[in-house]
Amino acid sequence: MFIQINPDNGLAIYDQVVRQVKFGIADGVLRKGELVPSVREMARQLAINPNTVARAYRQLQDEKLLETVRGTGLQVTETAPRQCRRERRELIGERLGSVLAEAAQSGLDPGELSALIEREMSKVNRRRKS
Amino acid sequence: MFIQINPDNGLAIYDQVVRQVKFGIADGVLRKGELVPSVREMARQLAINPNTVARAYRQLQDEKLLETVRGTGLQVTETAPRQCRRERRELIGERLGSVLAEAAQSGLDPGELSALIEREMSKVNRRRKS
Amino acid sequence: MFIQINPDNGLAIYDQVVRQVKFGIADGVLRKGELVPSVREMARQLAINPNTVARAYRQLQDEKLLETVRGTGLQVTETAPRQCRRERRELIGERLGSVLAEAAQSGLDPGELSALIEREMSKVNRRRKS
Amino acid sequence: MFIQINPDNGLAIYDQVVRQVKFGIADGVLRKGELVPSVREMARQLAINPNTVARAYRQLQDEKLLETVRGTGLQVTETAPRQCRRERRELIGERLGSVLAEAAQSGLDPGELSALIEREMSKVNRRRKS
DNA sequence: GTGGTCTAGACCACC
DNA sequence: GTGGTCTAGACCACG
Repeated sequence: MFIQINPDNGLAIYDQVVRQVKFGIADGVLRKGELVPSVREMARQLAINPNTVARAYRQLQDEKLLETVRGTGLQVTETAPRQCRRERRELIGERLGSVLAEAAQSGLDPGELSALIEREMSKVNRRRKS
Repeated sequence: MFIQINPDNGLAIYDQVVRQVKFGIADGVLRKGELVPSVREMARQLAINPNTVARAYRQLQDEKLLETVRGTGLQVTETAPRQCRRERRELIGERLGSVLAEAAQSGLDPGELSALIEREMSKVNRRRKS
Repeated sequence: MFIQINPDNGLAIYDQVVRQVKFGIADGVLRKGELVPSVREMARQLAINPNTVARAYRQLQDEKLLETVRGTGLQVTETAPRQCRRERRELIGERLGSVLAEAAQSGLDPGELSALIEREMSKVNRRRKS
Repeated sequence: MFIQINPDNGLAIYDQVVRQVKFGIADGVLRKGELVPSVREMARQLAINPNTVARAYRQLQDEKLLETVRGTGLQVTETAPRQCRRERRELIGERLGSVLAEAAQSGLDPGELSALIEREMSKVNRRRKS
């Protein structure tokens, strides 16, 4: 499964699902025309409530990134990949900007901030390899 | 006023106040023994409800960063500055780590991520100078 | 309901709720993993405002005695019972010490004090049986 | 000075002053016709605000335990000693009852409660001798 | 004036 | 249904 839920990162669970489905599409893990996992299957795998998954899927439909295939499931739309690649930068850029703004406003000096960024980057990379 | 509330950054308002008071102490804007702005004054300046400020201040008291001076106000404790400087790195590091983890997990390639960081940093710096 | 609010005993209502939930856990009325009554239910039964209950529960969470189960309620943590049994003695010992100190300082003679203790003990026991 | 303020015993400061003046009268430290310390003097000695002392004295006047002597100060009334001896038992009895009720309600077993009482009594006595 | 507490009632996210 | 947050407005104790 390409999605990981982190209950402590401040984002609502349904929003994490939305974002990560978008990321999956942007990344090519989910291709246009492909079916996303069913609400029940996704809920089971993430150990969250099916309603929460349903809500995320509903929002993705509203944004024309998923569409129903009668009696079969939800598939990635034709136009989704391009849109998701564009959105990925925006979504991450926004969060990044918000955090960096807080860091700057906190009086943390730029050198210390750079050190922090590097440290957290290497943490992430280490986790990634394993 | 050294505090700015941003209703859209996902953090609860009371939590933003908590964090920014900590940052103010870490940064030396608030020195030990100094009184923080009164609940009512802070609420007026931030245009939020006094109860929300009171809640933030209560939490800061629970963490022994503020203490009441009866009938006078709340003052920064003796030990607060050291603790706040330590915490500042942790608080920002956590949020940073969470965002970078999402970025990595999204499949965004490292070069593009670096570009994003630089872009957002320069945005923040521009805002800072003005 | 295992909780009784007494508006005239000098303790804030939220604090009475905190203490009595701790006592309930110490006493085994609330076991680890069990859900405490919902905020609204508790408020209804004690005829107090839900916010007051919420505040008490929040404090119990801060002390790691309760933890949220999303969308379900608050449950007693694994470690709560041991901690609550320890705290029970402390909480009562403190109040007892404070009253006895006042009694001693008042010049009441020890014999009269003993008589008072016995009288109040028997009052309590009588109330208890009924 | 026969009065000691304890900011942490849950009672308001003015109430502690009221109670302890009553205890002083009950105990004979203050005799009928004698002048109590002036508001300013008392405030200085207890390191509290004169308004707080004034408030306590006002309440004692309302209860006919103190009366003004024009241009001189406040003196203990004729009837105060008898009344204060009676009240002393009530005031202490009430607090004692409230604590014991809480102890009983907490599920603490009677043996453990007795042990606690004894421990706190001996603490008080030790402090008293020194 | 200060903080502390409580009530009433609202909206949100999640199950 | 659940808890979490926020607003509005009140009263009290204290300086």
